[in-house]
Parts: sequence; C-alpha cells; structure tokens
Amino acid sequence: MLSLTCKTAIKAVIYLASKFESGEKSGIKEIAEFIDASEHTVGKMLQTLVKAEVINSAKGPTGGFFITGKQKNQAIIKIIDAVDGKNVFEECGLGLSKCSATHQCPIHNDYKVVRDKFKTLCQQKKVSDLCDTVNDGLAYLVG
Amino acid sequence: MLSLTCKTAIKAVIYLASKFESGEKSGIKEIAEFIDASEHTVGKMLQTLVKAEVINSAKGPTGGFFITGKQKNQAIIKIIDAVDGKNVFEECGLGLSKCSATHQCPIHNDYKVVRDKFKTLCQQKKVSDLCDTVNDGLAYLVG
DNA sequence: ATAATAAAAGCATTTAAATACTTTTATTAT
DNA sequence: ATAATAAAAGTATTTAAATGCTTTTATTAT
Ligand code: FES
Ligand code: FES
Repeated sequence: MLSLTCKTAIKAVIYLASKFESGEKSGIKEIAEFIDASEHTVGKMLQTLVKAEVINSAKGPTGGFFITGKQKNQAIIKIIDAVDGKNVFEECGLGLSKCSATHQCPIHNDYKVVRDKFKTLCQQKKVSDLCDTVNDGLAYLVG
Repeated sequence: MLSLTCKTAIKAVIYLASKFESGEKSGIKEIAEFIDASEHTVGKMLQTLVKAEVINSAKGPTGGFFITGKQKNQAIIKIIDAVDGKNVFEECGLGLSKCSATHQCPIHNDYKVVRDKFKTLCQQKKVSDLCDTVNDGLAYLVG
C-alpha cells in the first residue's frame, strides 16, 4: 500500500520529532544513519516533505531539518499525502482504474472496509504519538 | 499490498471459474483480452498458478486453462500465496525486516489489525463467491 | 505418421522505483 | 569579504517488476 520511500519518510519524521524538545536540527546523513536508510533517498524525500510543509529546513552551518510543535502534532497521513500522493486510499483492491460503488470489483465491499480502516489509522496517529512510543522504548524504528 | 500481477491472477481465476459450468478451456490470449491485461504477464502467471495447482492446463489443440469444482471452491488466498508468496500478510507496515510484537514498529498494534482483517477477507472469499457477483452483474473485472 | 495447436520455457526489453553522484545555492561563523 | 557548511537541485545508475519475443514441448485431430 505504502511505498518504501513513504515508510522511510514516516520514520524520518518520527526521528525529527524526537529532537524537538532539544531544538536540535538534524542533517541528512544523521537521519539516514539512524533509520538505516539510503542517504540519497532520505535527502530527496526530505525535500519533498519540506515543500509540503510537513517539516522545515535551514541551509548553511547550524542548518538542517527540524520540526515545529504544530507539525509534530500532525497526523501521519500528511506525510503519506506528500510522498505517495493523495490517491493511496482511493485505489481499487483488484487494480480497476477507479474504485467506485457503482462499477465495483468483486472484493470492493470488503476491501473498502479494510482500506478505510487503514486510512482512519493514518488520520488518527499523530507524529507525536508514534514518537512517544519510541522514546518510551515500546517501539523501534530499525531492526 | 498485492502486486499488480497478483491482482491480475485473481481476475484470471475468476474468469476461468465463470467457464466452469460449460467445461470450456480458455487460452492465454482469450483470458488476457477479457481481463484487459498483458498477454505475456498472464501467460507466465498462469504457469505459476498451474504449478501451485490453483488451476489446470492442457497442451495441444482443444487445450487451454481450466479450473475444477474443487479449485473453484478455494479461497483467493491460495492465489495470493502462489503469486506473491506466503509472506504478504506478515510484513511490517513501516518496513522493519520482521514484524513481531516483541520488537515492534510504532504502528504495529493498529497495523496488525488492518493487515489481519485483510488476510481474513482473503481466506474467506472463495473464487466461486467472487465469480457469482460477476455473473450476476453486480461486479466487474475491468473498467 | 503428420500437421496443427496451445502451453511451457527461456531470454530480452521496458518501465518505474530506488539509489547514487555531482553541482548549485543559501547561510552562518570567522 | 571569505571560507565552511549543509540543503537544494539536477542528472545518472541500479534494481526489480512488468512486459515482450522466440523457441521448445506436448497433445490432438487428421
Ligand atoms: S472497485 Fe475494487 S475496491 Fe472498490
Ligand atoms: S512491527 Fe511493524 S507492523 Fe508489526
């Protein structure tokens, strides 16, 4: 459902959120190393997130990527919309060009329920929620 | 979650199921045309399904692909297992190498629910169920 | 037996995602 | 002002999935 880059994006934003308290900015290399992802993929993806105002960046020395309190409070669907596009949760489970009740595929009714449940999850989970579980040692970003 | 080829496979098997009553066998070309997919992808994928005994084939004139009553009664997860592998429903939602409760990612608890729901759907829906909705004009394989 | 048919199999190409590299631009500390 | 730093941007390569093509093998009807 989500691209690899999108999953990486969610982990990167959680990492940035964990640096919010201290106010530290983080460089591409640091982020990529921590979440165990390709530096280049991370760099490009972070730019996308900056454009979508999901995170912020500053150039030059002492620069880097960072997140604001408001952004930390955003649901992770914002990250998904920015990286994979707004269409993720509207796609047909059997690959029809358009998911619709009036011209539905054979699994539409049941698939829609699952897909909507996933969408709701992404709408409800805030970056800060996920960050907390990591900070508390209840969840991990690598492994 | 499912590959494009896997979605194509489900549609192809539903098509074969619709030919069960008449006993007709279907050729690659005919199937590909009906479900609006690449002939070559369909050919290769059908071979995989034959090997996995999800469908059957016969060479030579009057040959083609067909399905037995028993196979028509199978759940679509058999198709998924054959084409995309048995691991589809065990994958971590954030891309960790292994999904496990003891070393979980930040969305594990909620994601697992959704993923399991989708798995249950694939275990419960039989080829014949989906075939019926198409035959009754309630659902479509293309469009 | 022979020819025709259709799947099986193997290899090649295309496409899109992911990853890698290089250059440019902005910012800050000196 | 200058040099150092780090993101931004653009281009190129790699990888895996999907698609395309060609040859082989098995089967059936004649
Ligand atoms: S039409 Fe296939 S999921 Fe809605
Ligand atoms: S660990 Fe990520 S879904 Fe289970």
